[in-house]
Amino acid sequence: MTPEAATIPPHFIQQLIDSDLRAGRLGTGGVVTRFPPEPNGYLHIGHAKSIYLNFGMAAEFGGLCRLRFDDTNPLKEETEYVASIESDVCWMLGQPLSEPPRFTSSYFPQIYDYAEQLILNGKAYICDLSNEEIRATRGTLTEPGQESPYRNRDITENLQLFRRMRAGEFADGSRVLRARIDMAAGNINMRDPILYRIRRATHHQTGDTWCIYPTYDFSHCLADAIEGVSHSLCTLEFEDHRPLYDWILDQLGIGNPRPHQTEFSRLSIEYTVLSKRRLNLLVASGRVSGWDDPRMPTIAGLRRRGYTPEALRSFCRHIGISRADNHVEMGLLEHCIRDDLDHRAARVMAVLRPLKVVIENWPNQQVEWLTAPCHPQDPSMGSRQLPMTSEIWIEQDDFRPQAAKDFKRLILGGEVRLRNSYIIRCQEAVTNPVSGAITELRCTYDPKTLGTNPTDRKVRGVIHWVSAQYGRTAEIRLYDRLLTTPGADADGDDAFLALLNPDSLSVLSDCWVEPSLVDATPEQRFQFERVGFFCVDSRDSTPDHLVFNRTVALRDSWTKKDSG
RNA sequence: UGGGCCGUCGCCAAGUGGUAAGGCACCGGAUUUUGAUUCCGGCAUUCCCAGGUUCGAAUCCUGGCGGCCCAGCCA
Repeated sequence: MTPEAATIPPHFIQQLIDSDLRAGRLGTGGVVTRFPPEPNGYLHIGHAKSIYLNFGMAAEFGGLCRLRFDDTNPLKEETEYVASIESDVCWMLGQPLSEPPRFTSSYFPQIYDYAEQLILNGKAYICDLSNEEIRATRGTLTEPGQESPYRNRDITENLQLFRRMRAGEFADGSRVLRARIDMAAGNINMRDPILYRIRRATHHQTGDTWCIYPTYDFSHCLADAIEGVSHSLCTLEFEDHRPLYDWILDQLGIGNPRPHQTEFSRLSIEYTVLSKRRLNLLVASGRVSGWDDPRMPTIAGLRRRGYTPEALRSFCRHIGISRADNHVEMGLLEHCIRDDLDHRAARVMAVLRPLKVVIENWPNQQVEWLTAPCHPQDPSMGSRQLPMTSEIWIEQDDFRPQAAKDFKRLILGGEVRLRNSYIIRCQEAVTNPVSGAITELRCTYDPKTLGTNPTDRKVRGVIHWVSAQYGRTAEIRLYDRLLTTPGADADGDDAFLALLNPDSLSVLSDCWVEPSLVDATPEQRFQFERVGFFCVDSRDSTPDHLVFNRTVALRDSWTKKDSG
């Protein structure tokens, strides 16, 4: 954990682990946690919360946390996802895994043996009901279910049938192994839940070794037990599964110390969606360019957007761990990345929407190389050279023909400071005679104002600029929220897709950046002064065609004032 | 009128019977060649509501109200 963690009061899980440790309830293995994703999609920031918690608890209490792929459903899983998950976990943690990842599938032999043991104990039976029949006899939220006619098969028959299931003698879906618990239980998970199903699918890890696969409920608690997990941390929707988790371990005689499940609330963030199924829909429908589209709340997307692992960890620290709804505003995530990047991003200048400025009293063709610091508060970051020339680009928004309330940028007849350069005065605005649009500004500069302010007058504004002769063109991509509504509540896929913000991406292809940026490398992050934090796109940027992604805009107290 | 969980500032979140931490957001004001950063200051007489217990309650009890999860051979 970071030093500042000490200043944050411990959350309920830290308190729990601490008391388990003090009471000597953990056995020789100490604190063991696991992060157990299913490799059926990319990790998102909700997973980041879980990664930070699980690995964080192990680190804080001198224990161990493993990455374990919960790969019990070969129909939905792919090796592409196991690769992306491992890479995202390491990136976010900022270090390699302490040991290779594990797979629930590697425990299939033991899990199978446990199933036979359950059958032998009379606690599980083979049910021949169809999928539909099982659903129909499960009961409803308010009515109990009905017992399966196969519930009282004798142990020998159950064992034989189960072995034949494994041997591939029965068709997919024709039989299942069910726990024998209580069809009248208020908790539907306890109404003879399915433990094993027949599924002839090639598994990404075990190939065609198995044609029966254990369900989540049966395998998760056993994998935890096999690995010596002490604290099985998961989100609140699994709370109803805890009685089953404990029941299975009880029936199999797995005594203390043994794993205990503890739930915390899952993360949700306004104006985005944190459901693997829906993120998958966005990718599959082509609404985004991929799992790592910078608009995606995936770890890969945030990374490509320019987020740092440190910012993600800081965010996880800030949102806390509790059992109440963890519905967080975007503003907190943005705060975390600004806070981190402010310290480490080199400052440069870039003009997103250019307006030509001709400095009439600047010696034509002459260039003056000015020195500018890379970070105003951190001299150790060094400096770079800026070419000042007779023609420069400034931001369209930084000029208005007439003075307006509180507007402290350039106006006709007024003066403004060019960042890291001289003060200029606007003499004339050239307009297109047909459209009336301003096409160019004619200005003069004051040669006595480099590095010092005039004493006879006050110039309030400072604007950024790029030399027209030496600047480089660039494509800059601006991102906005993915959804138009704070929540992603929608009944069907179409309703959900209708919530998408049509302006979540805007591409500016006519931008100018200062020449020092030619050497920028993929993922390198900068602050474009007065604009925001940007990074070099890792996929599309080339030395001949620079592409920058806006990670986050700078805080802006002007736009609000101006429009309000 | 099935089971489980949760309700403390706009958002997150401490608090575990002794008189409401902190972060984000927001609002001032100072510094500033980024309308950024930084810095100072403000921001819950009140803890979903109503009763009760107590010298004392966000914390205990009772009863309401509101929200979330569960009827995949998904995880």
